[in-house]
Amino acid sequence: MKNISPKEAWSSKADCQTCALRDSVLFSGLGEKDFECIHSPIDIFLLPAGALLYRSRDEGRYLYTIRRGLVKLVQYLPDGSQRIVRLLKGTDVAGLEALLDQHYQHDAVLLQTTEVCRLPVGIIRCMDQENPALHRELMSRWQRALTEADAWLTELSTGSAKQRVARLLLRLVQDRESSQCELFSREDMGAMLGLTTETASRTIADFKRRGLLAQTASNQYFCDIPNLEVLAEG
Amino acid sequence: MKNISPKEAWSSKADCQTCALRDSVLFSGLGEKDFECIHSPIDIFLLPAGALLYRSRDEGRYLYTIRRGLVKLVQYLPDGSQRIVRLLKGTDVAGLEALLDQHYQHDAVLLQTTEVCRLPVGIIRCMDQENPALHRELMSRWQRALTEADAWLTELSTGSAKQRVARLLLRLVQDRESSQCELFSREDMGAMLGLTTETASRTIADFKRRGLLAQTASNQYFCDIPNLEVLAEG
DNA sequence: TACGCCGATTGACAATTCTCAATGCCCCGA
DNA sequence: TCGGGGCATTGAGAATTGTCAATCGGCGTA
Repeated sequence: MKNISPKEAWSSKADCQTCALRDSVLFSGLGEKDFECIHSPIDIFLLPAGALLYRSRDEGRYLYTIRRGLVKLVQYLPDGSQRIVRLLKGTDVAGLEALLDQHYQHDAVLLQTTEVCRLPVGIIRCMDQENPALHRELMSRWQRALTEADAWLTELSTGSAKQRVARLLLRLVQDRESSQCELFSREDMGAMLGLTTETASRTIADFKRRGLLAQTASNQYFCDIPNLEVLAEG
Repeated sequence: MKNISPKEAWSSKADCQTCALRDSVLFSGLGEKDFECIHSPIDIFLLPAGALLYRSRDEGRYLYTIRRGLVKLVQYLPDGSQRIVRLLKGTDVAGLEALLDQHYQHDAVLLQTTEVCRLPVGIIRCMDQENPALHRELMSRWQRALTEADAWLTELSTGSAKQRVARLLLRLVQDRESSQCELFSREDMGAMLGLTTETASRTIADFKRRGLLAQTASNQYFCDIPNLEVLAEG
């Protein structure tokens, strides 16, 4: 937890057994005795947008369960340019590589106010030794990350700028009740799509003019899904 | 195993306990009693370049250990264009998603003559229940695939065509004794780098003219690593 | 309220990449 | 030896995207 002054971050202790999210997160399949691995309380942090959850190459001591909010995983090229390789949202897990005694492979930066549980790797390893459900859950998390990475390669890194932006927008509104979504900064969009900030901006501005995107509130946009789909595939 | 006529493919039965590769593959940490999960012999296949190991959306019944050779994992976009998202080589594992009862997520196509062990998921699940070393090995495999996918996003899908091709070449010669490597078809290179076949061809031809690549034998090329590195980062 | 900062947008032009087409090259079978 | 067939290469022009710079607009602070 870096660059966060005490008055910006807020933390408390979690009781995993009574957690409201327990059924949708890592500990969903655990029984009472599995919780014996938890010798000290687990910290919950509430962090503001812009905060850094962990930094690339840092020693991986914790996994993080995202309770709510949005996190970007960023990698850098030698020339300093950055690429966002994945987004994590509520119920996702960040820092799985820590389980393998590895250093973190990305910068994990919050895009929104985000609440996380910080899980020491020792606890997860302890539980993992005894509990098949956790094994399965972990494998499932890894596979989910991999599926996501592959989708970014095929959908978000292939085709014209218009296609990529359209596919990104469609991803943002899918599995969501309405056709509303919140947009990222143009710089982040560029880093997700392998485009420059200017191209991302021009494309979004063009979509707005064509009515494919309509602003409904501060940074809230309505997406014309059918026409975006035509663009995405064309 | 599809599209392979008997006279092209060759198969035999494996004895995993005496396998020459055992220390570098999935079963490295297993003891004698773990092999009790193997009720019937495991098939080894020798398959020619172009063969299809499995197809996207097929039910995932097997994992494959690549003993030697090279496999591409391909995904398709609605418009029919293809993207290669990963390469697997000796000691890598293909089809991990089968462990989670999922369908395969890619076409797995052989780029070279390839020898594989075909492991029924039931066997792996059986062993996984009892053996912590296999758990760890599986997690490690997933993490390796994820690291690879992220690297493709950051290194091979970002920057100019010259940079991407240079980075691909550097990947091909790294962790290899000499600076020699075998090139892919221009179409495959394009599908790995998010470029058209023509752009891949032009870039490779340009590298040859500039002496960054020198043909030493049929499809064997010598890479001028230092200058490629300059190009890759520039 | 005025100022300054930061991000979004836009313009103009250069550079890159795509598209479509033609040509060259190599290997294999008739 | 002579034709294909498949892949690599090359050309020419269009389209897209990057680059560099200026402008705009909102928002918080002095």
